[in-house]
Amino acid sequence: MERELPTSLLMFIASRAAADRIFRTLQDAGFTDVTIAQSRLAMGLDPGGTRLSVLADRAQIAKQTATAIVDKLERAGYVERVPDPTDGRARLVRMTARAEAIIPLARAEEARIEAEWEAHLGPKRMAQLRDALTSLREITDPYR
Amino acid sequence: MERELPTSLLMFIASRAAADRIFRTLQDAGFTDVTIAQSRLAMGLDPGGTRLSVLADRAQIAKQTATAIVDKLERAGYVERVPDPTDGRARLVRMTARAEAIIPLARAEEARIEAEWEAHLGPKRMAQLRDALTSLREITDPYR
DNA sequence: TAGGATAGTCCCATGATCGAACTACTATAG
DNA sequence: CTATAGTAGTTCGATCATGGGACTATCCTA
Repeated sequence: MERELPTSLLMFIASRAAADRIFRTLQDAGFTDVTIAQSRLAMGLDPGGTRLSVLADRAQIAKQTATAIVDKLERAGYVERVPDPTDGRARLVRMTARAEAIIPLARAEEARIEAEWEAHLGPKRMAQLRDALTSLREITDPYR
Repeated sequence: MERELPTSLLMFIASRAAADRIFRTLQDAGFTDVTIAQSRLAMGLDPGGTRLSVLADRAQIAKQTATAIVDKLERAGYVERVPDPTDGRARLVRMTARAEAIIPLARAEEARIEAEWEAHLGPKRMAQLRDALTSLREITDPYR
């Protein structure tokens, strides 16, 4: 018999499985130079570009770490840094075309995963799951 | 307005919040030398001791990584390596008393988190959440 | 306009991660 | 009962991730 696992660990197992699948999808599509931490930071990018400190906040990492990751993404041609016209100290991190080519791939795999989960749980339990998780976000998400 | 986040990301947010809290609890209790990766591996320990390769499988990391983490845990006095009587090649990684002192702390914080989540969601939605997550594990957990 | 706050970077130390190659031991085919 | 194939764990070496501390340039506010 299996012991009862904490709810948070159950979430970790599932979310990790999803992240791994998306990661492997990108690898298989030839984007072999992106890492999970890099994708995680890139997920925080807004269409018009985002400040590094905002990216760091969203990914919950230190500014120095964000700098290092953006460096690598920039060297690999996925993002570029442009001056922020509204603040001379700041720069905006923006996706390049190369990065934008990845988005649909990741979204498609994400959609496949959601579909598989819904097929496994049934539409009702899937809706309950999303509802509970969305509500939990109010007390667990440090950023909104 | 907030865009719809993928289910797996919602799980990531919540599970990360929980992991961070448990981690901080241990830090505050004076166990400042344990890292999250180390705790994650240690969570795979069985009472009687566990082989390194099993720990690696459970934490989903490579054997070499597990070796490195066990090295650090051993140096810090949290685990010890003893020969496996049933197989001359293998060794069992076992918790020391020092590590066992941590367990109740972590479990208590985990229980507090679960209680807060249940208070926020209500008992019914919490049960539905656990039910869905447990079921999902069947298709997302590579180890059972 | 001076002083404090903020954005980003650099240096540096440590941890995490894994491919490849290795040693010691086990298990199995003949 | 040996040869040999497989397994458990380790070591080496490289790269990424991470954050503390300190720094520069710029902004904001009293």
